[in-house]
Amino acid sequence: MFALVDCNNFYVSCERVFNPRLVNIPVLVLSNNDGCIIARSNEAKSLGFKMGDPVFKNRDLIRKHNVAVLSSNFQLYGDMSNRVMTLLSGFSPDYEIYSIDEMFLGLEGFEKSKLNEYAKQMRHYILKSTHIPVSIGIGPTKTLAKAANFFAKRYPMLEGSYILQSGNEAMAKLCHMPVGDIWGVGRKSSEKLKSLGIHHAEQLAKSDPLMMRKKFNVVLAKIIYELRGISCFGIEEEEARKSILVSRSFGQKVESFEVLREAVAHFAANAAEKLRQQNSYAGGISIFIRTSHFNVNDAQYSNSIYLQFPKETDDSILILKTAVQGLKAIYRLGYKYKKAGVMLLELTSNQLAQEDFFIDSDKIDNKALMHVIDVINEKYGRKAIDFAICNMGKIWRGRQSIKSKAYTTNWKELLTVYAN
DNA sequence: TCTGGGGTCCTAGGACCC
DNA sequence: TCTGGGGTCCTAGGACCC
Repeated sequence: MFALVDCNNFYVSCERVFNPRLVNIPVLVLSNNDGCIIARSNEAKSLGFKMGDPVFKNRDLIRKHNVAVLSSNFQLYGDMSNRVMTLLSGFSPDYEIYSIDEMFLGLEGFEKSKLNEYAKQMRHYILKSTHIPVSIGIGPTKTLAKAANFFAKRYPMLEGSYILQSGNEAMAKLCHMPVGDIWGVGRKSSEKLKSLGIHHAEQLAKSDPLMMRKKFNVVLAKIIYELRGISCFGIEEEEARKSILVSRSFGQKVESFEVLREAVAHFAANAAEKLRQQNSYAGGISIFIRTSHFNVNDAQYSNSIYLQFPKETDDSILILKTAVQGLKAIYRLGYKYKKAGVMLLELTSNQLAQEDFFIDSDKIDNKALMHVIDVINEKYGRKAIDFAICNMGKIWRGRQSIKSKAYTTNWKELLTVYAN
């Protein structure tokens, strides 16, 4: 059996922990540039706010219902996520952090008759320890655990947890689940499935996996088996990322090369930092820039370039220089750029790096320097020391007009409580 | 005026090998 | 008129996840 533990409206719940005024009222959390809605409280959901919808299209609705609106605060969410995950990992040796707000637990060896009680205890414990409410779905496969979670979230009478056994009992429930809500069935497949007369999960579970594999792909065939209670996806070990992307939309349109260079250098430096954190080297880097495709009246331009490093590296200086070199190659004067990004690719473990016979790697890498930079930033806070080229004003930065504090990760921003 | 960011996996098709 | 058989690797693009 598997359990899927999922934090309810996670970003909103994090904000509520430190600001009780947000409880019981509609709350929205916005994307990076205060651009889109990326989290909604239940109250906001029932008012009709849609995930991913631009804020400016919802201004009237926000004003009308006096909705609380917040910029995203990923420092806070990341730290709260760590707390929840640490506690959850104490429940089973077999666990997988699936996303910032979800964890799969392997329940082998747990007494089946007590799973329900067990789920209730887990919910209570997480709520008490972190003030984050979670929902728990349990099933014989990951897909069924996800489906059980779908029901646990939707029906208040289930009190936040639900177990989906396989066989007839599960089938009876799955006919209430739209095919598009199944884990792994997205918009495209669900449209295609509907055109074939398959509208809910039970119908998909009863369809022929071999035929569906031909019509769609292996993944959908596996999903069918999983819905039938035959496990195809196991608990996965945490592995190093295979690529690292840092990208942002700008707060305003950028035309000058120098400003763009600063942004790209900044992204490259962040990516390099992440790279060293996971003990990897990168073989190459891709840089991209683009104008806003929403502004149909502006001239459109989008381009990217991939550059290989002379050898696998985790050196910020080399990575930064290469990023700027790439930018030079794709930059065109006369466009209003809205977004840029840097992607590190062909990542390998720094323990298994392949040296180049013809290159003296010490002349390329600044290992000692990188180490010192990382240590200083660890000790005195992120960006305590940084590259000059990344800090020339940062006018490309996006808006974060209504951001809560870093309550849990910055001594200067601890929660203040006033007593009457 | 204003439209997120960060990932993984699969497939088809092309290029290439003998 | 007729034009082999069997394979690998790489890439771009699509679909999906949160």
